[in-house]
Amino acid sequence: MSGPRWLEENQHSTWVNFLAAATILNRRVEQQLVTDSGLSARQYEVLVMLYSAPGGSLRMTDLIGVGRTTKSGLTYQVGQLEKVGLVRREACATDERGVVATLTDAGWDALRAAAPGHLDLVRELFIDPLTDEQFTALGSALTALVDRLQNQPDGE
Amino acid sequence: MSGPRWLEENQHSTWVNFLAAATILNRRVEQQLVTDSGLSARQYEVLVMLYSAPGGSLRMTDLIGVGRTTKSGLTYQVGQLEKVGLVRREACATDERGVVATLTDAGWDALRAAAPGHLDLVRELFIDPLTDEQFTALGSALTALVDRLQNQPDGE
DNA sequence: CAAGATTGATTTCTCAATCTTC
DNA sequence: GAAGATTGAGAAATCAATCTTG
Repeated sequence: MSGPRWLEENQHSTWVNFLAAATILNRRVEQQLVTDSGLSARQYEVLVMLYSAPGGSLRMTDLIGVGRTTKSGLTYQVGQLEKVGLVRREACATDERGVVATLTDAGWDALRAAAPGHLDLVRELFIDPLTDEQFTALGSALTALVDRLQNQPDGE
Repeated sequence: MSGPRWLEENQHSTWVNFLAAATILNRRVEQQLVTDSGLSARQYEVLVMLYSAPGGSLRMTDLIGVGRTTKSGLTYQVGQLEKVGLVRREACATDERGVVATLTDAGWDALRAAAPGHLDLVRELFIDPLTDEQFTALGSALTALVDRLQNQPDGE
């Protein structure tokens, strides 16, 4: 009569809370960005990555980053950004196969305009609710998780 | 010359890691479920909620739960589950407006078949990579976040 | 009129397939 | 043949609008 080996109660609630927190935070952040600056969260993330890169330029492959998006997802989003003039796409000089995305002046302006409201919300919903100890511990746990997820992409 | 007030370095990396961990975990879990049992993650969650409810039944409103899905998203997913016979929808006895979803025998079987592989993956990717201390701390941080997100749905 | 639930239009994500260059 | 990037088909999420009953 013993079905599957379910999770222990605290394991289950932690997992459920993780999924819930991630979903709700993603939704709230998305809403705020779209409403206040017309950018989606993914687009904002692309702009930030370009802003942080030397020369405001990055290969598509490098823009994929930490797993927030896939190759085709990125192609789509950069396409959207290019359509509204926030990003420029050019062939890569050293590798004819590659494409380099570059932040335009308008993209720079859009990022600068969007950042304050976005960062306020992140502080309000993600940073301020936690004590310093909680935040630090969360950081360490997330580092361990991301390491695991990146280094053993598949089963074992 | 001072642009927006950016996050501190550790705040930024924690936020980015949170988004990355959530996205990757969601994707990996989704893939495993779809491949091995033909269920999406959202569908699996619905089945678990029904399984945990007395009589295997829940009002649509109650099935929404902790913010993982919205009203119309749920309608869609329960529709899919009903189409393949894992869930049954009936009018609510006490409130003619309401709809009650019930786990069918086939739904029960599908959940029992899908659970072991799913739970193994959750253990592998979310529980085992963390020390007990990390996991406990993560749980406490997530509880604080979810409380915040649920109790102050909007600005203030 | 408010609450419960569904529908429709639009947007975005995912996956497999493709094309080009290394 | 493998890597970099795009495309197209299909699934699924969002929001506003609608319909029905309390």
